[in-house]
Amino acid sequence: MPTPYIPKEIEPKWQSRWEESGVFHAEQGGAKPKYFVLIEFPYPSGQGLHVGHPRPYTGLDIIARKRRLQGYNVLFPIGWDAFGLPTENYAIKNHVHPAAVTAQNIARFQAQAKALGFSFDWAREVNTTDPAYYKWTQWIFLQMLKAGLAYKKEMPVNWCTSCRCVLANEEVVNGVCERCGSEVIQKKKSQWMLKITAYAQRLNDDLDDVDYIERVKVQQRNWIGRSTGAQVTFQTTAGDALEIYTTRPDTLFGATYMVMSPEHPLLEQWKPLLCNYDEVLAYKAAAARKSDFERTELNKEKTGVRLDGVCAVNPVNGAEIPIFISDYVLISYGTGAIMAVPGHDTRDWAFARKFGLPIIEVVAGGDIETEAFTDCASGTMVNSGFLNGLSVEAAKQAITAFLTERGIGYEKVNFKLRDWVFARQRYWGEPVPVVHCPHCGTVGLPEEQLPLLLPQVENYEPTETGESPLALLTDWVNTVCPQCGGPARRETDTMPQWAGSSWYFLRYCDPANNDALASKEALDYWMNVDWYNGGMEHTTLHLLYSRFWHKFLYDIGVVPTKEPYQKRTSHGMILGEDGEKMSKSRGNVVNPDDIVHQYGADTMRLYEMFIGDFEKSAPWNSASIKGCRRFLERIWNLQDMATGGEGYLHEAEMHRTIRKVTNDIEALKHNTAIAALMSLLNVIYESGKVSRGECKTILLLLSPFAPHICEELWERMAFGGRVTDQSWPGYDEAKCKEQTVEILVQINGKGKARLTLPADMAQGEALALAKAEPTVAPLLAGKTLLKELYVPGRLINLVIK
RNA sequence: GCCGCUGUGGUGGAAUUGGCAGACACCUUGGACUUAAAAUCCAAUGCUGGCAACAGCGUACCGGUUCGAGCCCGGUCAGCGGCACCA
Repeated sequence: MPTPYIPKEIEPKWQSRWEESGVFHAEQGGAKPKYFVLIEFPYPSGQGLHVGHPRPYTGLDIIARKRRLQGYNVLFPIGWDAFGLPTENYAIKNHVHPAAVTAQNIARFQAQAKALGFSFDWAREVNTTDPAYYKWTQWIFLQMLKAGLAYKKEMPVNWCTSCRCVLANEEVVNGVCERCGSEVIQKKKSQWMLKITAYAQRLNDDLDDVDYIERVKVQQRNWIGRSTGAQVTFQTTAGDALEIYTTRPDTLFGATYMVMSPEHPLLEQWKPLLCNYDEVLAYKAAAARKSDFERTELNKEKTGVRLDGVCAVNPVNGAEIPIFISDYVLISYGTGAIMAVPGHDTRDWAFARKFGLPIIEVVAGGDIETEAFTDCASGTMVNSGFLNGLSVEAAKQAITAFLTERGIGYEKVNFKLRDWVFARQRYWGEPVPVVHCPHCGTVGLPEEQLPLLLPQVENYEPTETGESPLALLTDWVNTVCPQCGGPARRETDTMPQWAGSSWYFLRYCDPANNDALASKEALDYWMNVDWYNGGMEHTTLHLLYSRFWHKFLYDIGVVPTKEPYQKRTSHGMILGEDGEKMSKSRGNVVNPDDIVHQYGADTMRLYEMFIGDFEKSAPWNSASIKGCRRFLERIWNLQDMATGGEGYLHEAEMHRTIRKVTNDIEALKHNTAIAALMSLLNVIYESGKVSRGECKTILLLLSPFAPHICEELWERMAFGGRVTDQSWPGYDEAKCKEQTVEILVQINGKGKARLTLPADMAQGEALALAKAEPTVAPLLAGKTLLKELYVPGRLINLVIK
């Protein structure tokens, strides 16, 4: 009587055995090579895990489990990125402390994660909202303050009208708040900023040294937006010089007018000279009223005002050209002013057409009457004095040298990346450890006063004025200046959610350290992260921010490596059954608890890996899960089929499967690794025979995917010890090959016969056999043999005429 | 507009990187077992024609290279993602 497979009974049993024995605790040191596997620690939301979470966790759990069996000292940690708005909003609505909500949510996430049998080292759990943790987040901030990388600045910021909070540029998507979808407006506010731009060059260049999937690199480079051009000085009739930045200095002879951003500071200086200053002011005011979204909307009619009273002088030909202000030029990029070359820039072309300005062709090859000719690769310089006849590339060099020589320009690299707005007017975040003193200015707290604890408040709601709720706590706000001892006020803004996640992987190395964010020894031993997997949505946020922090920590000697992550991969989303993104409102959400309850954690894990390419999105299908459960049932029944002996009954099949599973796991091709195991099982079922030795190997190969059932069978079949203490099976390349192979015989590419030949048969012999085949020989009669091809192990192709 | 990715049966997806397209699953259909259902097992399952062996067609579309193309090259179309008045 076969024993039924009941996951509900065996899964909790093994989960507690693993936990009690501490098999997954990573110990620093030893002879084994270390391997640091990292998943993005989750935000413990009130909804609990959805089926999207376990996909990357399982994917990397498989890597971690396999590497352990391969003799690596694996660190595979988990933690909680627990500061943030949803928790705070929930707390406001239900009148509970965010810390209490967080604790509840974490407990739920823990239980769910444990039920899926991930091999996390639970002893190294971190929590960004724990004062022992955020003490070090604040400490890093203080180091940045000392280094001049944290600064406060009055500037227009993105303001979410619904969250009543500023947002980083990276958090504004299509002019609306990434989180809540409300309108984002520009608001002038004094804000903490982090000078990520100081690292732009290195954040761009060092991507060459890491093993990230290409689309991540491309997206980061895109966001950093490096461009090489020239900064050029134009003299004006006002006497002041007007600086511009251009990536096309080669087209300087074609500059027929200038455009300044409406916010350009020279405008005010030129007030006495401008006959139409009222008009200029009105345009400025209109531009200021526009939201970011309106202003960057494309294809809209170009607008602008000509400055009446000041002209610029083209430095290469002395021509006097008009100056305009227009909101298509941004104050935040380059110098806030451009030279307009309508012949070779689409925006300038549109503007020139509207205002009837001259369009001069300086690069031949297009038709500037119908559109701007912007191609840099082809085209020859014309109407450009000493540049005539040169290619665009050569002209760029020649003109840059010319400008440099005369001191009116130089080569310049610019970035689209902006500094990081690093303050939020909300409660549930790390307090910025700074006081404002009337005498000493902005003063960082002494390190021994860290952590600066988040005080208890009555009300977490942001204030009407847009201040953080902390501003209402007079007792807390009023303090003494650590420098002069006089009265001072605390900073009331908190840090954005990205702060705690910018360095959490470092804390995993030494999570309980109270004297440093982690000990030097621990960092030297564990860093870098060998393999980091996470969502594409974090490419320009978390991934860029944490690289920046890490580089800073490297510069001040805290961490031993320039880059935090050696390898970065990304997983695709799990979509709803309807092919749409899972969401509550669509009602297509699948709860992993239900799946574990109905099929078991092993089936859930297996299905999520089998669903398709790990890197691509795939729709959930509740019918397909059954196939994975059936497979495990068949694995389960091996215990009743196995016969004595270690010898392989299916030798080549076994070795090939070991090879495929071993390689596929490393390539994150978990779906085909599972398929290979299914095929192997089909072969075994066809013959009805399997040896105990084969069962052992199969259990080891399957254990990273479905660990519980493998442990259980290992025990039931009395193989001794535990799967988790074994070694990963090896394979013999020579034994992967079949002795004989079936070869296709083609004539002119069409299959005509199949031959079973020894795998290593020589060409001449094989061809002779092929030509002698009864279905082939008659076709050759009377024809000319033009070509004979033999691909050993695959096919023979005879080309005849 | 720019950059990147993808397009394969009824469905999810494979294809050793130029060598038998559709592995592995799901669904469906038929059969076995059962009083019956579920589960399980067996068989069929790209499309078209034929009782059949078999033939023809087939990897978004058009063309090219090659003995041979899902894969390489040129062009077109569709979908997804990122960036976007960044000079």
